[in-house]
Amino acid sequence: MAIRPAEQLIHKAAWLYYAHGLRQDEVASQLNISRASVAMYLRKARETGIVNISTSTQLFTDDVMARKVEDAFGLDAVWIAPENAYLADPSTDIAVLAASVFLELVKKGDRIGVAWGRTVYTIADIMSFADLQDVTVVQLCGNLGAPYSYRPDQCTMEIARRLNAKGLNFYAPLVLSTEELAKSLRAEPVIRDQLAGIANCDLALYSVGAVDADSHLVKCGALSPAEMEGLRSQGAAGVIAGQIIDAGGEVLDCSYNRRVISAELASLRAIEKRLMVVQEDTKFEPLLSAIAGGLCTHLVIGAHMAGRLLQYAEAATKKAS
Amino acid sequence: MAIRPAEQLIHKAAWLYYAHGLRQDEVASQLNISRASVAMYLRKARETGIVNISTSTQLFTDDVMARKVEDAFGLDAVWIAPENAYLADPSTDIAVLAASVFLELVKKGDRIGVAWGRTVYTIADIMSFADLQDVTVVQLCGNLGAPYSYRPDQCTMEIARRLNAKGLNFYAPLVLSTEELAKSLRAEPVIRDQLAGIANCDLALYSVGAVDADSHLVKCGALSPAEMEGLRSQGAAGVIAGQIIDAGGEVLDCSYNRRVISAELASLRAIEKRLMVVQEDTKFEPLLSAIAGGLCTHLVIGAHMAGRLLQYAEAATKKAS
DNA sequence: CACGGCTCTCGACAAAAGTCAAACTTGGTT
DNA sequence: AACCAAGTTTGACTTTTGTCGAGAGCCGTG
Repeated sequence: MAIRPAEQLIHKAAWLYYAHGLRQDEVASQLNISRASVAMYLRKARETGIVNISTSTQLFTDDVMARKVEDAFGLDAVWIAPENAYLADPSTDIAVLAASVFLELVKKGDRIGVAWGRTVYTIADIMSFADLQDVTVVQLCGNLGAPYSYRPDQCTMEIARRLNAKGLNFYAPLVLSTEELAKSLRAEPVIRDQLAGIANCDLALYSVGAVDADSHLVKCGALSPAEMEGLRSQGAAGVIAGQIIDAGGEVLDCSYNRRVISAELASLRAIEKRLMVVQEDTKFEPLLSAIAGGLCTHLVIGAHMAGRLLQYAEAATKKAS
Repeated sequence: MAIRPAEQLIHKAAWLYYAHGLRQDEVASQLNISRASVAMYLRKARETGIVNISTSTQLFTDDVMARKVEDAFGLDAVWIAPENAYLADPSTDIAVLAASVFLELVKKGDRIGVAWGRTVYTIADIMSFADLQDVTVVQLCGNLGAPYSYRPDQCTMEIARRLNAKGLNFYAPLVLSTEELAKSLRAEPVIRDQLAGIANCDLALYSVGAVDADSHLVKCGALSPAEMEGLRSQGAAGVIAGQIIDAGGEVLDCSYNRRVISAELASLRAIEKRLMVVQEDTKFEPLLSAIAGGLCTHLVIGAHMAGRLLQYAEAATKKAS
């Protein structure tokens, strides 16, 4: 047979099975191979995104609560994962939902900005494969040598791999020891171009971090617990793409932020669809800050978090009136 | 579209099964129903487009021949169904491919123009269900009381049903007995609006008809075999949305055309993506005319037809040089 | 309130799909 | 040429899924 018999065969088998609706044994006899091979080809077809199986996420936006959150915070779309109604682990449910929503939002030819964190990596990990043409996945912030598998570059590459897209990594550390060095590095053509390209993204995927000792920034050694505490008293409210933001969703004026190589918030806000996913209930204040700062247009959260947001919004309206 | 309790269950089952990857018995115990019910719900979910299973049509555009046809005729994209390599009935293969391509081209919020004919109805009939929001399917030409099931309004409605979209029918006959009456009818607000709306479509789906006694126009009594023959000698080369076109793909100047209520070719050309599907090998000349008239940007054909097109293109280039 | 007609649900069986170790290619290396 | 490693392919077996008729609930009607 020709150059790549495997890929051709996978495609043909998938076509006959999924598009024409033949049974596996019928496909097998058509292609003169055993049914076992057909089964294997079909698995590969699903794994490589030659066939796409997607379920509508309508149910989760049609929710009354989701509508209320949209209205209360002026968001474009909100998806709410019903907590403990379905599965043992609610955070998995949020990630599965987020992955589906993400795939629904991506279009051919898109440029996608991806941040990092446990949430983002979990999403990447459970996301099904797709065969999107001309998609580029860009890393939103510098790297951090984390002892975990959710380093910024890994998040980017894994998502790129799943989408069959091109991954554009950031070859710089997230945080440097002096402001001087950070400034010089940001001026480097390679880095400058990458930073400039972020505003051209069509879609961003990120979560928001909490300002506490459990933060990845602390765990990965970018900040000490004491420093974190200090930033907190200076008004730090959350972490976005490795940067500390205040309660209004603006970059906090501090030495740490000046030493960071990451996407400017203005660039992030220039991205049309900003998909934020929050799994942990403890991230309530960080999420509020991110929303206040206009860093999120599309939101995926759990039912409990949604309840807290609505409660907060109601209280705010009452106070105002 | 209020979600009924049954729909909720279908959605939940589909979500657990397809998104979370649980087995049917696991889903059953989660939802406290029998596995048999789960299986039934899942079938319904597939039938209503709550879950989408689509296979990439890449293979058919990646083909060398498809590329050549694209280049030779200046088309945006060409898909070629390999003939007799796969199944007994090659025309089914073309229709299955066309349906997949069509679903790949449709986007949320699109407005889609649909003509009529056996080809179009076959495509509608085998097309899988989808849950596209805010899609409108508009009928491109007036109606014809055909003794078959592929009347213009049926084609439109069936496709609308499959996509879960709104169907906009044409409440006028395709052809009238006098030019006067056709003119008055075209001026009617209802009709005028519909005709005007055609140019706003994002995607059109049609085939091209042959100018012979087998044509639907003859079979449905719009024209007699003798009239058809007469038109042929006047330069008729094909039929598009009920109108007769000449070899250059322009409307033929004849009484029949002046009595027809259908989309103006200029409106059709204003549609960004014009997907033409041709099953029969005998429609070679009609297809050439349609291409010449710029009525087709995306094309789905069989391998044999592709061969003839290339042969023709080569001959034309040789003659020119 | 009993009766058909209706849809929804379930259990049991049949059909189809998934899996795995072993046999077999294939392409490169000693 | 012989050998090895990586990757396919297969038959036999197990698990999962599809289907169908029976039964259960539900409602409007005579």
